[in-house]
Amino acid sequence: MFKQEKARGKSPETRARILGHAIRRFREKGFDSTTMRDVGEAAGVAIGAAYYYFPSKEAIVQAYYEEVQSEHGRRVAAALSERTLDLEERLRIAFHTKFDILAHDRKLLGALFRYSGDPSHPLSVFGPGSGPIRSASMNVFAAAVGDERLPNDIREVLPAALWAAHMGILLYFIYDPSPDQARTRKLIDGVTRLVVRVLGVAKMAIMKPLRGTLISLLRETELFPVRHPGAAVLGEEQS
Amino acid sequence: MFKQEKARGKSPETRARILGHAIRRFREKGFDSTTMRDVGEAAGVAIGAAYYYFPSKEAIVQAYYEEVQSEHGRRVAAALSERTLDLEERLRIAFHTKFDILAHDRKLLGALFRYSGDPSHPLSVFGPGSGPIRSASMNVFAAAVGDERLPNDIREVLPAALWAAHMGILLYFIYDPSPDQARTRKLIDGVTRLVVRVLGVAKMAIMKPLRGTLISLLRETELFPVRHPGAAVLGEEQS
DNA sequence: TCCTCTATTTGAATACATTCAAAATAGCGC
DNA sequence: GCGCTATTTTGAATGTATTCAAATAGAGGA
Repeated sequence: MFKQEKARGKSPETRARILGHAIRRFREKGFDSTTMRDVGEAAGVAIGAAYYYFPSKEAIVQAYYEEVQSEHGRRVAAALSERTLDLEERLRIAFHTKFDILAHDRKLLGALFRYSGDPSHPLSVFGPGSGPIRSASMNVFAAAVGDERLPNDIREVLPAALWAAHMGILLYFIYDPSPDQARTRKLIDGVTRLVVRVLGVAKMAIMKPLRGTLISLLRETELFPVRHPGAAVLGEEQS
Repeated sequence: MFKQEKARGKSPETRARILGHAIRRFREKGFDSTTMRDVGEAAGVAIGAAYYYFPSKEAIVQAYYEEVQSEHGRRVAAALSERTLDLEERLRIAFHTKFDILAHDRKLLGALFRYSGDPSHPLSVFGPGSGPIRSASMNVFAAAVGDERLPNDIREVLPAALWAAHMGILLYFIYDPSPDQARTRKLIDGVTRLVVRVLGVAKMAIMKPLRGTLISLLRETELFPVRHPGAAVLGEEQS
């Protein structure tokens, strides 16, 4: 249906085996110190096989990150459906679950940013190549916002803003030397509290003009989020 | 005086020649398509010489960026001393001059972000290795803020916040496909206008608590800027 | 069973960044 | 000029990601 070249035929088992062993190795020895030869050996295939399934070493980390993202979608959906929570709680869940999943993989994540400065690279975090995963992530945040009563303009940009905030927190997380990344957790709590309070202020009628300035700026610069509300949350891969 | 291992003896001319030819080649052929062999040939030295002066290919771009940064410092200082301007104008100058300097080097800049996800890499934009250049950049923004009447807490964080904003704009710039990056210019104008207006709101006494929350969050997460107000603006390299 | 076509797998070959031991050069005291 | 030391320059060697042409396996069809 969609021309996703990603989901080619290929053998899902072999792919999964390579992915699994590669990630294990990356965790143990670090991304750079693990060679593709290592990966191949660990998975019991030749180097070429790894390249048959993944276009590059970084693409393996990207694939792992896609799994993380789909797990994120599932967990947030589950948590939200469990009981009724206020906005701040929902946002805290959306942020914290992401980092629960990533808790032991800070070292891996660096590879995700390797091409962040290269718009044309398929693995560039901000480039078109990552559009689907970005949309999926924004949709998770949109789910967390739910039908909270908000001015329309705010509602429209909020998921993208939260996605951006979460990227910033991800970067902070990678650099966070505190035990168990406790500071990242504080940052999350602080950011959610601030977001909710700023929203409280921004909602007020007096703020309409300022909001208008912001929104029109976002439009002019095409930073206005191009989302795909219908798109799956990435990961419900059934037949 | 300072244990800057960077400024070793070495021959400044050769270094400059290598740097110059390398950057020219990067501009012409792109960073990735230019090999170190190319660079050596262009500068008329052996490969090894390039490595004698620069620890890696990316380090050459970093060196170029340091020159950009010092030029930025000079231009902003000059513009500010010329005549009295209001805050918004000063900020516009601080941002615009940076991108005036970088106008034709979008392609190069990608290399700067290559290690942004690796805290331990000496070239990581956010890591300790880039501390000096980051401080220099913040000092430029501090100069642009000047002695504008502002609450102390805001004054303290503002340069770092502006630096962060400028990094975001830099990323936008790299991805900006509009002719002459006109959109980046719009973004700059919009951001400065917003910053000034938000500062106007934030200054008000009612906002004190919200500001307090923000500042204490920044402190708890050690995001509170560690600046070096005394440090040079990088680039006044006299004897 | 054999043939054909496609999907997978192989590992040698390639290209490049980076390292390093050795050679050349430049100062400098005499 | 001469020897000595530190600086600079050299390019072959190394290690690794990635490519690719060829080999193999598997799935139908006869």
